[in-house]
This record gives sequence, C-alpha cells and structure tokens, in this order.
Amino acid sequence: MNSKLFRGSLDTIVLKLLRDKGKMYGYQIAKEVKHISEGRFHITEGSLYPALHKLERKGYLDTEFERVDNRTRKYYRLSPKGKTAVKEEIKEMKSFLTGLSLIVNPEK
Amino acid sequence: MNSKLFRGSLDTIVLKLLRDKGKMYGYQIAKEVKHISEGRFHITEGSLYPALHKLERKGYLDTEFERVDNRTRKYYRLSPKGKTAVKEEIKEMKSFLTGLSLIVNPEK
DNA sequence: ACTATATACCTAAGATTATTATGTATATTA
DNA sequence: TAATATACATAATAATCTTAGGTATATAGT
Repeated sequence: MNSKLFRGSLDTIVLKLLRDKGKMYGYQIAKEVKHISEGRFHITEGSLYPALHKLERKGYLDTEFERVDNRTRKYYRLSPKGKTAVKEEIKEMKSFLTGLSLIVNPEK
Repeated sequence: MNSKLFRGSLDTIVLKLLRDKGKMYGYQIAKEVKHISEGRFHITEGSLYPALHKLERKGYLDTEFERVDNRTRKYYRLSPKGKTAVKEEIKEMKSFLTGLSLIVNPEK
C-alpha cells in the first residue's frame, strides 16, 4: 500500500468487500479498493495475494477458478466462518475509525 | 495495542498528541490515548517506548528528564523537524480516515 | 508487614505483515 | 513490435507490533 497507516486494515477491507459484492477475484479487489477509496488506496499485488491466501488458509474464504478470455481468475467468496468473522471485524473497524477521529479531530 | 488495525498509526498519534499538548512523557501518552479514544486504544509499553526512541533517533523529538516524586520522567516534545513532519502525517491520516469510511460506510 | 496497584522507565525474542522485486502468461492498443 | 492491461504467484527484506520480562518507587488496602 501507499501509506503505513494501512497496515492491519487489509484483511478487514477484503472481507468487507466480499460481503458486499458476493464474489470477487484478486485483481478486481485491487481495482475496486482504489475506486471506492477515490484513488487513496493502492493495494499492491505483493500484499494482496498473500493476504488472500492467508484468509483462505484460515477458512474465511472459499474459492473457485474461472476462465475468461483465456485468462484464469481465482474467485473468492466468504465461507460461513468468514461471514461470522466479518461482522466482528467491521465492528472493530468502526470503533477504530471513531477512536482515530477522536484523536485527529478532537472536538473543540 | 488491542487491535491489529492500529498497526501503523502509532507514530502519527504520538506526534499529533505532542503537537497539541506541547510536552508529554511516555506513561502520560499511553494514558492520554486511552482517555481521548474513550477506552478504545490501549497502547502497550512494548510498542510505545520503542516508537518514541525511533522518533527521537529520527530527529522528530527532543527530550528532557525530570524527577517527580522520586521517579524519573522522560519528557518528549516536537523538534522543528517533527513539527514539519506532523503536518504531513495528519494530512495523510485524515485522507486515510476518509478512505476507510468510504469502504466501511459506503453511501447508500 | 504484606500485597496489590499505580507510576515510570526499559529491552528482547518472536510473529505478523507490508514493501519491493521478480516471474509467468495472455489480450489489447499504439 | 512495444507498451499497457489483465491475472496469477512467490521470495527476500524491512518495519512494527505482541508478549514477556526486567528495574524501581509510591500508595492504598488488609
């Protein structure tokens, strides 16, 4: 990623996107994150693919391969375990956002 | 810290607090972060002190020792270099917060 | 007197995770 | 034909946090 601040948020972002979109492949996730964040976040392949593999190993993601235009896509979707986990992760991220806001934008 | 999300934000938080408060010592920083974040963030000593030493080494912080109640406090304050850096870091953090919000709380 | 908690600093081993660079392969556009 | 986009992947390195431990004083409770 572009910013050191990003460290630690990647998993949650991936899980959240997959919850919203149903299924996605890696390359698509990177593009989508850049788009949704309005150009702020640029996920590099070197962080994305290992993160996806880790989430798959942990049993949070199920996968299926699909061939489109002679290129292989590896689609990811949330497993039941991943669906449970994503709820907690999003809750944590919202709390994290609130905490950071309190520090960066202290009221008055 | 309590949450993996915190990874990467510690430096910026420390610099921001020092900009607001003028000078602070380590223990005080940990308490203050917990207080301002309304209990969300618990900085552990094992992450805080190395981070302070790193920022000092980088020339962002100046230090002075003070003895209070027979205990030594090491006070930190922003150096001129640190004052320059903190502006950029806060700008980055606000952009980061905006980006994360767009992902976690997509409009409609 | 003893114990726990709070204050106040510190370091070290290990784990986690991002960065940077590299590799393979196909399709499209200039 | 060369560059860019699509699409996957891994490996060495660096950065940074976690966990655990260490030292020391003051205070409050039993």
